Amino acid sequence: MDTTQRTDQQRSADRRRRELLEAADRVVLRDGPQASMNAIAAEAGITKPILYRHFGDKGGLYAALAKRHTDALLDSLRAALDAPADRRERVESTLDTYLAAIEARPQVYRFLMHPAEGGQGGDQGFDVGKHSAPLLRRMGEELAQVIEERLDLGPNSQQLARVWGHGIVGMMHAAGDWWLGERPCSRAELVRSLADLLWGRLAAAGDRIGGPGF
Amino acid sequence: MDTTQRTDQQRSADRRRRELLEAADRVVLRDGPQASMNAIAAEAGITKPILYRHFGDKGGLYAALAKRHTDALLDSLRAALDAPADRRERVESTLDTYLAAIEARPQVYRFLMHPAEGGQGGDQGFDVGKHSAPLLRRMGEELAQVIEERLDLGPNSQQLARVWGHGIVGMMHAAGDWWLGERPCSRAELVRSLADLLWGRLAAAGDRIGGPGF
DNA sequence: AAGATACTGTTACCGCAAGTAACACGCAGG
DNA sequence: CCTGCGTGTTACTTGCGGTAACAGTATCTT
Repeated sequence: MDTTQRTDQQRSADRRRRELLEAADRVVLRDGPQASMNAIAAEAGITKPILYRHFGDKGGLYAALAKRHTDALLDSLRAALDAPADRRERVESTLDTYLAAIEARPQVYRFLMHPAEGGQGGDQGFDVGKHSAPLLRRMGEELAQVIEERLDLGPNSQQLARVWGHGIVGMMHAAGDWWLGERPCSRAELVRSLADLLWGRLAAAGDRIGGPGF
Repeated sequence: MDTTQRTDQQRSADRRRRELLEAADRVVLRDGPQASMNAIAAEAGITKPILYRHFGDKGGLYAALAKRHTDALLDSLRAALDAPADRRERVESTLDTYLAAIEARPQVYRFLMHPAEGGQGGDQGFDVGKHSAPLLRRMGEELAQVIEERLDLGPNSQQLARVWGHGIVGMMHAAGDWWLGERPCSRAELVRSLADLLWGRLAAAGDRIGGPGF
């Protein structure tokens, strides 16, 4: 095997791949998640079989596309999570980073999380459902690791950390999704409310007059 | 308009509709979410156009199907939420009810939440992504209402309650989804861990030796 | 230099699922 | 008896994902 020669061709292939991914990105951002392979191929200036040669099938293309955005987001989150500050501040900063990301590029977010949502009746979209989980799972696992590394949770700390990691990520995700749709308050308020929830204000709140309390 | 005559025919139509929904249910449970309209029609012993006459399009059929299960689940959750017990107990009971439901009928759950996941490469499935949100949203709104009715949260209580409602539902959902896939612990342990999280144990936990704490 | 090799690209096709038009039976009421 | 109307059918169109089979072109081998 002639490695030096291979790298040459491989670099060309990689460049092509990146070009295709960028074209796909453009189409997905424009047409929503139901972008067809034909459309992507057209945008890239080539034809379908090439896409399939590079990505195997639609899922492959999607996976590659999702990985780019997912990795970028995870990097931001890691940075916020590792910043030198106290716990509450870190939590708020991480929440804010996530929410800022989905606020800045809602199209990307909707693509990653909610597959065939835009568009008319047609449902021939990307089945992101198959892949939205991986993003949440990865975030959950990362958070779990951070929690377990840094907090003293007594016995069974690993399991507890994982439950919490996935739970907190889910909380962030669901609240963010709802917020992005309705925009009922500012980002800062949302962050504060969620942090308050994690800080036990639910348990600490008093009962309302007249009932046995939630 | 002859109302008495109409009710007669309408009742027949409604019966048919219910039969079709049950057939669809069977197929979806058997074939997973990528069940085709042809397959459902065959199971119901009729042909495609009838399905379309009753439900408009695939999304309509799905919506009807989802509504059944969603309503049933929401009823159970309401019952748990309204039981006469103290707050912690109610929270745990509600969490447990939800988890028990998804544990008992994972097929239904996967259908409602994760569209084209089972099955081979083909992605011609129900695009539940378009409809999984409604379930979560409804749960979030219901919970928000209960929280706001019963807890004294000071000013802005409504907004806070909604954030918490959606956040808690998201936590429950994500943790449940992860748990259902990996089964890392018993249901009771999961319930307890989540309730602990809501009870502020994250904020209360001590730092692990060697680091500045999460 | 000449042929084998490998990569890139094309056209033309298959299979399959959603959704629809057009036609056919069964049963009320004038 | 004929006219509606609701229920059912067959047979079709459209559009997608995915795939053969073939054509140009540069590179490596002998």
